[in-house]
Amino acid sequence: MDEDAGALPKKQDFSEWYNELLWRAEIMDVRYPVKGLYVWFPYGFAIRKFVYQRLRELLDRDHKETLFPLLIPEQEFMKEAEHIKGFEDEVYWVTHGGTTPLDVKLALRPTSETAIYPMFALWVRSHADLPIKIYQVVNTFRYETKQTRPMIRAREITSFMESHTVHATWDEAEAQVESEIALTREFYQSLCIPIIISKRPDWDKFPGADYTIAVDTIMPNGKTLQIGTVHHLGDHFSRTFSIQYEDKNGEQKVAFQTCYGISERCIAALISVHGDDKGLILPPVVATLQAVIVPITIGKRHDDVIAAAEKLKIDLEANGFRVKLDARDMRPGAKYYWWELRGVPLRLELGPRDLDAGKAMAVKRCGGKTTISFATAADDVTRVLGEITEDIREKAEEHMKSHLCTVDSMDALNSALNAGKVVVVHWCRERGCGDAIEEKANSSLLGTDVRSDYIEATDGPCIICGKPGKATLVGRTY
RNA sequence: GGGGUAGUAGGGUAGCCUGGUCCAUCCUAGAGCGUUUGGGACGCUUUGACGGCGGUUCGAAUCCGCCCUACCCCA
Repeated sequence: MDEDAGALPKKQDFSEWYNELLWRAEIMDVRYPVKGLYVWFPYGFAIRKFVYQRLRELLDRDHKETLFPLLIPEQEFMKEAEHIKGFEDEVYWVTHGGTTPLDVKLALRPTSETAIYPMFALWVRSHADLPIKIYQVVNTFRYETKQTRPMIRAREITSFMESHTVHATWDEAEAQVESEIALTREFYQSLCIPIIISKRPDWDKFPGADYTIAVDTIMPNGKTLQIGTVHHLGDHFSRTFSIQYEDKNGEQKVAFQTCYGISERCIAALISVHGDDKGLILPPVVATLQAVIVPITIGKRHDDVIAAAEKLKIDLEANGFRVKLDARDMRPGAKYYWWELRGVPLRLELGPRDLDAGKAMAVKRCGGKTTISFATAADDVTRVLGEITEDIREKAEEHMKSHLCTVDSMDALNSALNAGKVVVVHWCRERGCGDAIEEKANSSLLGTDVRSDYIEATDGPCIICGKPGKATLVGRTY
C-alpha cells in the first residue's frame, strides 16, 4: 500500500498545506474565475456560521445589528481626505447603470464609514440619542494588488463584521475602544486562538483615526496575521459628516466615534493555528459536527450496531450536540481519515464488542482515546469535548510562546525573525529609527503598548539610537 | 509596480516547435456491478478535456490576436 495515499502536504510547508486543506476539507473553492474572489463550500460556510454566531452573541450584549447599502456615492466617499488617501487605489467603482453612464459614480464599500456616517448625522440630535452602538456583517471590496489568498487577502472580503459607535466625549469613546478589545479577547479565547494586542505606529493606523489598536496572531510559518482592529476615530469623521448633538445645556457639540472590525481572517487563523498534518482541528464550539459516530458493522450484528448507533445519535442530539452517524458503505479506516481531514473533534467508534460492553470508543481529534458509556453519554461527551477544547487551547498557546522572544540588537532581531519568530524590541518611537528597523530587518513594526499574556513588555534603550525606548512588536506580516 | 512561466477530464502529466489518425496516459476522481469491512479494500465495466472569445485553414490542444486566471522572481 502506498504510504502517502491521501496525505496532505505537511503543515511545515504552510502555504501548500493551507491551499490544499481548503480544497480537500471543502472550505473554499478557489476556482471562481475572478482574481481574489472565492467560493465558500457548504462545509466551510457552516464553520463560518458557527464562528460568526459566537461573534454575534458577544456583540449583541450591547450593540444592535443593522445593514447598510453596498454602494456609496462618490461625494460622500470623498469627504474625508485622509480616509480617501488610504483607500483610493483599491476602490472598485460602479460607473454604469446598464449602458447609461452614471452621473454619480458609486463605490463598492471597502469599509462602511462613509456609508454609515451620513446616516448617523441624521440619527443623532440630542445627548439622549447617545451612545449609538451598531454593527453589521457584510461583504467589502478592495482591489488588492498584492498576491491574493483565500480568507487572508481577498478582493471580496465576504464576512466583514464592522462595528461603529458614537459617543458624547473622547474619553467615552476611549472606554468603548477598551470594551471592544475585551470583546475581541473573549471571542478569540473561545476560538482557542492566542492573540497579541498592540497600538499600531502612527503611519500604519486606520486612515482618519486618532489611533488604532490591532490584534495579531502568529501563523504556523511565523508570520503574523492581523485578525482584528479597533480604531478611536476622535472627531475626524464626525466633523466631516456633521455628527453633532445638543448637550444638556442646549449647546451643539461634535460627537466622538470608534469603529472596529473582524473579518474571515479569524477563520483563516482558526484553520491555520489548530490544524495539523492530518487536516483541520476544530474547537467544539465552532465545529460543524462535534462528534461523528462510526459504526463498525460486521456480518449478522450489522443491524444491532446500526440501531445502537442511531440511538446514541438521538440521545446526544437531544442534549444539544451536533452529531452525525456515518453509515456510508466505506471501510471504517477510510471514514476516520475523512473526518480527521474535516476536523471533527470527537469520533465515537461503535462495534459489536462495544455494544456488548455498553460503551463506545471515543477518539479525540487532538490525540488520545477514552470511552463513553451509553448510560451517561451526554455527560461523558460534555466532559471529553471540554478536554479537547483545553488541549487545543494549550497547543495553540505553546505555539505562540515558542514563537515570541525579546531581543536587544539588530543582529539578534534578524536571526530571530529568520527563525520564524515574532519579536519584542525597544524603540524610541521616532519615525527614522522605526523605518530603519523595518528596512534592516525586512519586517514590520506591528505596534507599541504591547499587551500579551505570553511575553513581558518592558522599557529599554532603542535598538537603533540607544535613547529610551518602549517595548515594540516586530514581525513579518501577511 | 516591473519581469517571467503556465492553463489539457475531479486531480496530475505527455502531446504543441513540425496542424490531420485508430485507443493519449497515471491517480487518492466520477458512475455502475460484485466481493469486502476494528485505521485509507479489491476486481471488472464505464464516463470525461484541451481557460475564454475571435481569426487563419478542407481541418486547430497545436499557428495568430485579444481577454481571463494561476504560479514564480524582482522592487
